Amino acid sequence: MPKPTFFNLPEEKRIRVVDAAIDEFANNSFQTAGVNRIVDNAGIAKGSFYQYFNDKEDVFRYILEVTGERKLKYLTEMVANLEKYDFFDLMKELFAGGIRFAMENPKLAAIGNRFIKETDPLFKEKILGEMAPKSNLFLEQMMEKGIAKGELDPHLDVRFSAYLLTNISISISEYYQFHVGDDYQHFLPYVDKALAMLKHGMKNPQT
Amino acid sequence: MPKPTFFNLPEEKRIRVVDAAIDEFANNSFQTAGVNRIVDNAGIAKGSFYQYFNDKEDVFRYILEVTGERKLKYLTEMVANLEKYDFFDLMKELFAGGIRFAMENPKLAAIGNRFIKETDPLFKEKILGEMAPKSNLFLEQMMEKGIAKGELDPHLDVRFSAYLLTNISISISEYYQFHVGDDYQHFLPYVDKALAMLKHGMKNPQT
Amino acid sequence: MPKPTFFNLPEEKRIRVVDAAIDEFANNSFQTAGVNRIVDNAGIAKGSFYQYFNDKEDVFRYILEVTGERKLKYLTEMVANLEKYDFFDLMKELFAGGIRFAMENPKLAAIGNRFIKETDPLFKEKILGEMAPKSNLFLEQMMEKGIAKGELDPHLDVRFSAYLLTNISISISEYYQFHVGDDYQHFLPYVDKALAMLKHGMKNPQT
Amino acid sequence: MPKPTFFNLPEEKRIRVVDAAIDEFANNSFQTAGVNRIVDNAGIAKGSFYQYFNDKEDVFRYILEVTGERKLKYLTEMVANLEKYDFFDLMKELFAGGIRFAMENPKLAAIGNRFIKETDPLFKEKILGEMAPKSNLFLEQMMEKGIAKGELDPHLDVRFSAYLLTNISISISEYYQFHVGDDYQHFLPYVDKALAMLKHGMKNPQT
DNA sequence: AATGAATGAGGGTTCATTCAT
DNA sequence: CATGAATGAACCCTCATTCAT
Repeated sequence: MPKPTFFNLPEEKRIRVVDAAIDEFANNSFQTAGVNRIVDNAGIAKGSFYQYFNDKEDVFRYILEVTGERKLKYLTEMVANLEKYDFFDLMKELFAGGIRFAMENPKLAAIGNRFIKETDPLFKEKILGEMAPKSNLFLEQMMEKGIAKGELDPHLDVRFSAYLLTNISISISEYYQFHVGDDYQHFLPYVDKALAMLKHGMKNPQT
Repeated sequence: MPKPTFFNLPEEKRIRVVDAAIDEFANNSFQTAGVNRIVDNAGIAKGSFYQYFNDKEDVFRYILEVTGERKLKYLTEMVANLEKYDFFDLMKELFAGGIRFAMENPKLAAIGNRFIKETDPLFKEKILGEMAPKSNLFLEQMMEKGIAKGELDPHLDVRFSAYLLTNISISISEYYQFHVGDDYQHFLPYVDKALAMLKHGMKNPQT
Repeated sequence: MPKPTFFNLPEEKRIRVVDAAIDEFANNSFQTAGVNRIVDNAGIAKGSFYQYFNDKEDVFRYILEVTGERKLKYLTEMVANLEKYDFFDLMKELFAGGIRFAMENPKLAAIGNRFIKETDPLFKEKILGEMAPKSNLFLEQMMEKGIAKGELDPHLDVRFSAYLLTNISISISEYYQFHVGDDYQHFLPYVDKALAMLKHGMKNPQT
Repeated sequence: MPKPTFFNLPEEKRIRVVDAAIDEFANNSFQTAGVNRIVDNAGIAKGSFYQYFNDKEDVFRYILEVTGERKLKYLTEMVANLEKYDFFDLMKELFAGGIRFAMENPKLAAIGNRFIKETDPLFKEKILGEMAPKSNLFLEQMMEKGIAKGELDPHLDVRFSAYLLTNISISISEYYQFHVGDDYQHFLPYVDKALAMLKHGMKNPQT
């Protein structure tokens, strides 16, 4: 947790620091990210950095938290009244929302996705600490509901499927980022395609 | 490309070097991998390393190549006569093969998967250089055939779907690695689940 | 010398500061002691510290002074009417008193002993400044009296012997601290042993 | 333990490094000693230092070892045939030898004495590791022999007395260093005084 | 008088790469 | 072709002190 000093900072400066950190972690893994670059870009003294944070891990965790909060806020505002949706519509909203979020916040998306894909489980656990990995839980609940409502195949393995959907969502969002570019409208069909595939399968319906 | 010196090495030594490098890149990202550990584990002198390779990038690229070749060989031997399979059976073989490969070659799998998930496109491009990303091409061809044979929905976006399938395959293989453990037999049902989902969709077939 | 500000402080706060400083210098050498820890434990602001003291040296000198005063007061109260004692009884009182003081004031004793053992003469001189090294003077006077009264060997080198006795006293007190533990009664025999050795020599009296 | 690299160094350079380290640790405690100053004075690159030693602790331990060995060699050569001496003559040789060693190797003596006086028992233990604290053991054995031969008072507490003698020896050697200066001849009487005190006691023999 | 953020030199350590032998 | 010592920039982090409020 950042030190109180950090939260007492004038907003303008605090934002400068946060932005510099986001920039750094968007372009680098935790290991290769550099405190030096952060302080240079934030325009603060090296010592000041350590008045705000305990260490590199501290900023990283904080930025990750900010990332998670912003994305969660973004998505929850989007799917305000969950009840209206059936599972696939919800999925579509979430996938599309994930992409739109990545489009509007490419750096945050990069940070989040990079961390989700992190392979070292010890590092992951150390960073996450108490931060709950909420996203999958939410998805699992949605799937349970979907099954209960008869929308989803009751034979689905919920845990496994939720895991897979999360990864698919990220894959889609990165496909967009690297292959399609900035045009969001142009990309929506891809979401539809992916969902159609997930919904109806890839099997030719004629047969 | 490794220097000629490397390929002139007595086989025993060359293998020692390759193994040490594989070990290192299996446990570390390119950035955090250390030349020191490689030379120590290979039992060669630091200077020798630079007689064989131009720099760290050079070994990494080479190891990546080796990884790709071995996996490709593994898979192609497995699905010797492609013609017999319909697309979903082929998919199943490939998914299961990917997992079995990861089980039998966990280090190579770790290296490959880590690199596929690499987010920095500049780094990726720099490393790949001329190395073609063959795997997706192969999948795309399979899908084209599947469509031609009427097995697959002709509305599928081939490029996009191939990309997605690759990612899904990796995700499954990693789910196996971290959640299920060493028992391959125990894991096959997950492959079936994933494929059923892709084949028939998640939609409840009753409705 | 602490600034006037320090002495104008409400007693409760001044004591908090002094205690925190004593704590820090009891557990650390001057060099490794940290102003941060002092202000934290005292519950004052970093800036306040520099309103009270010129620098780290300043607190240290002050704490050393306090230490000396308290020990001197302790010992002088103990040996209230010096005249009654012969030199060796006095010595015994002083040695035992030194140990009891160390037992009752382990932190102060640690600070004092550490400084006495300080090897850098420039540092020692810089710190001591005008503070006279009173303790040795007192001992020297006692020895002069002892010689005059015929209790001590007139061939003793007073300055040198006083120096040695001081060091021996500290050594004993530290032997107690690390080897014997908290039981003061249990330790008194060691004082007797040391004094017997100093009084009668180590030579076998039989010969 | 220094790395092999260090011992493979050309002698001239190795000595430069050792000398620079000795200089640094003679003038500073372990904590305040600086790797920077060592490498500057040795005229080597910062990185080279870490080719020779694992860390600061490593050099320190090594220098301490060198110190101990040299002093031991010095003393054992001096008291070649122990058997001839009675305990007090031996003591005299050892005290005088300690002083002469300190005179001829003031830096090594400073390092050794500083470490013996070190108060933090955890640090002491960490540094010493397997290095046995031989000196006291040797003294204790000498005292046992002295008692057996009837030279020493059989009531002496051997462990305690050995500890005390070691400290007294150091105290004397430091008294010499700071109060008497470089003239060894001029100082020998002090050794006699101290020993006479220890041998016959401080009590006036007339009474 | 009290505060606490700002500072920057310095701390120990790592590392890919070079180069003389 | 093998070797392993040499290098120095960069790494993360600490600290006594200053200064504006």
